[in-house]
Order: sequence, then structure tokens, then C-alpha cells
Amino acid sequence: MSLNNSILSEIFKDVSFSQKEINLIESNIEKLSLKKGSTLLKAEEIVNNQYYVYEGCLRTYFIDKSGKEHTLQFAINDWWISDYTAFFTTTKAIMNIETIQDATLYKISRKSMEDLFCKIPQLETFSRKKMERAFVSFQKRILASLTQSAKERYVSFIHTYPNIEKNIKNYHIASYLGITTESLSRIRKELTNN
Amino acid sequence: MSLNNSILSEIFKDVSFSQKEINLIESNIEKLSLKKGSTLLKAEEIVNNQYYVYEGCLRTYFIDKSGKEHTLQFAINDWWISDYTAFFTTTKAIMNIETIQDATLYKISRKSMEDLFCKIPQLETFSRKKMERAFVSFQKRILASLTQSAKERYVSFIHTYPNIEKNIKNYHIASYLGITTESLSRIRKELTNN
DNA sequence: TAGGTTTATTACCATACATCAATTTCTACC
DNA sequence: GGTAGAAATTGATGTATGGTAATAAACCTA
Repeated sequence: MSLNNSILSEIFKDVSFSQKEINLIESNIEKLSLKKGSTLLKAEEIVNNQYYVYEGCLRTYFIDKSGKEHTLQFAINDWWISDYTAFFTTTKAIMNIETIQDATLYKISRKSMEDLFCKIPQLETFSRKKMERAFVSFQKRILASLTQSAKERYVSFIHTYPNIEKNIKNYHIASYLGITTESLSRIRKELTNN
Repeated sequence: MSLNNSILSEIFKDVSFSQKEINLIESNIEKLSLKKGSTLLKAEEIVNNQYYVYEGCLRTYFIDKSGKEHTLQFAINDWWISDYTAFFTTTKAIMNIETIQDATLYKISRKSMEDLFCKIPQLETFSRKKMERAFVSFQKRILASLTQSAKERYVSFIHTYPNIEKNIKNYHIASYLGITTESLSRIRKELTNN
């Protein structure tokens, strides 16, 4: 309700709305403030929402049978986050999401999205393009895991996310790269020695 | 032109069209027959098209600096294939696509798609949902590479693609799983021994 | 600033998978 | 149906990364 046009145009970049559309979107979106270390989503929960990250830092992670955590995604300003597998297929979450830094999010439900797609077709276009970008970045990551060593992946990680690195623990990075914190530590040592 | 409604409803599942729409789509889509071993796309080429696989089997692969091939994706009946990174971002291909079995494809250009999205909004919905499914399957693959051993990934591969396995070489599977053909061979031996 | 807790590093050894080099098995074609 | 070339297997050895445990550094918080 108190959302203004400038925030909406930040969330739905490159889309412009009429006043009526703005009101409609506002009534379907909810602002959320979370302290560092909060849990946004737990495995086994029903996933009805996705979240736009206005500020802060979150991560999506999977806990395997042996209890080890594997980070699928980090999200900072201007990213969207959810357990998209569960969100899209209407199944229970297998992922967990937590805040790594204090965060301000905008929450929108699947039902709202579908409703808005019908009423505001540019939103569906926006959403399709968002999926395309996400798809591309996942494709790059798969390729990296097929072709690069742990060291190469770490180097390209810190280049791709120079700002993230300040906020997050090394063991978060390690669990994203698919290696142990010990291995990451050795890689970092090697890199500073050269 | 000679495409009938039943083929279109196979390609664009769950979407129904008026006769006028059918004609419009037909004029934007092109049937393609390729012999096994043909090249559909080479790295460095401009990517203006994506392809629906009506029958046959293809693979998208990347060649790294050392000349090694890495298979990103297989495509069989009812899958879509392209170098989507290049297709979506209008950059040159980094992937190669070849037919592993004789194939019948339907080709559609980016320009045509965009045009059709405007004229037939259900197609945009279809395309968004297609991206969502692709995104989910890539997400699963990333998770698998983070959490599973080569053996586990192979076992889940042959469960997920029981039909593909008959058509393709082991070294294609190995390059998809991110291991060598020798390692795959040892894994297969272990599995038959147990 | 001290003291406790979390995070990162280091050392030593284990393991999964890679590499190289034969060898065997499969497959396509004359 | 026999034979050449491609594909798969096997053995011996190398290397990257993992696991465990101990230590050190960073970080809270009182």
C-alpha cells in the first residue's frame, strides 16, 4: 500500500505501469524485514511465495542425508529467491533459505503472480525474461562444474560476486563451490602465495 | 504450411489455437530432417533459432581449451534444444549441437517467437512455463553435482533417461556426468558385480 | 579488554577420479 | 561372415580434493 512507483520499477525493471496497475500490484505484494540469521524457508514446508531482495544477503541451501549443507544460490540486491523447484511444481520445499545479512524483501505469492500475469501481460513477459536470465546463469554454473577445477571456480566466483564475498563466510562459499572449507582454505593460501 | 493441428498441439502442449493462429504459427515454423552425425550448431555461430525435437536424439556440448568435450544436454522427443545462453543474450554460440540419431526437428527463430508472443499471449505463457521446467531440471542437476558421487549420478541418469541410454555412447554419458569414459566403465563394472 | 565461541588454517593421511597405455569387444560395411 | 576402425574395458599409477584432528585467528559480547 505504501509502495511507490520507484520501488515497483526497481522490482519490475523496464516495465512501466498505469496508476491502476500500480495499485493492483501493491495490493499483492508485501514488504518484509528480516534480521541476519533468520530462516525464511525450511525444507518440507509448502512454498507459495517468491521474494525480491531489496537489500541484504540470503542463501538457499540443501541439507543432504549426512547433514552436510550445500549452497545452491546466494541472493543480494535485485535478485529473486525461493525454492523454485517447489514453487513451480507445487511440491514441498527441499531447500532452506536463511538471511546472511539483515534483509529487506518483497514477497509475492504464486497465486498473485498468476493473477497479475492475466491482468498485466507485461508482467508475464518480465517473468519469462527473468527465467531466461536465471536459466543462463544456471547453465553457466553447470558448465563450470564440468570444466573447471575448484581453484578456477573460486577465482571466477570472487570475480562474479566481488561484493558478496565481504558478507559471507568462507564455508558458505565452499558449500557453493562444492568443496570443503579445508580445501577452500588451501586454495586461498595458494592464491595469496602467487 | 503442411503442419497440422495435431503436431502443433504436440509442440505447444496444453495450448489450443484458432485456425487463424494455426496458420500464423505454421508460417513461422520450419520442419527439418537431419541424419545422425549432422551438426546443427557450431561454436562461434550466431544463434537465431531454437528447435523442437519431434524425434531422434541430439546433444549440446562444449569444447574446452584442451579440446575435451563436455555434454551439457541431451534432447529427445518433446525436448527443445539450442545454445540458450547465446539465443537469449544474442551473443555468439559457445556450444555445439549434433545429432546422435536421425532426427526430425521443428525450427523457430527468436524473431518469430517474439512476434508470436505479442499476437498469441498463450504462447508466452507456454514459453514461461517451459523455462520454469528447464530451470527446475538444471537446478536438480546442480544439486546432484554438489551432493552426489559419480556412481550415484550415473545411477540416477539411467533411471531418468532409460530410453536415451540405448541410443548414445558411453563416452557421451561420461562427458555429461563430468567423468572420463574409463571411470564410467569402472562404475558400470561395479554395478553389474553387485 | 577479557573470555568464550565461531570460523579459518594447517598437517597428515585417505579416497575418488584422472591419466596413460594396452587390450578386448563391438559395429559397420565390403 | 570377415575385417578394419571405433568404443569399451582393464591395469598401473598420478593428482585433486576429502576427512579428521589439532591449532590459530577472528568475532562477539559482557
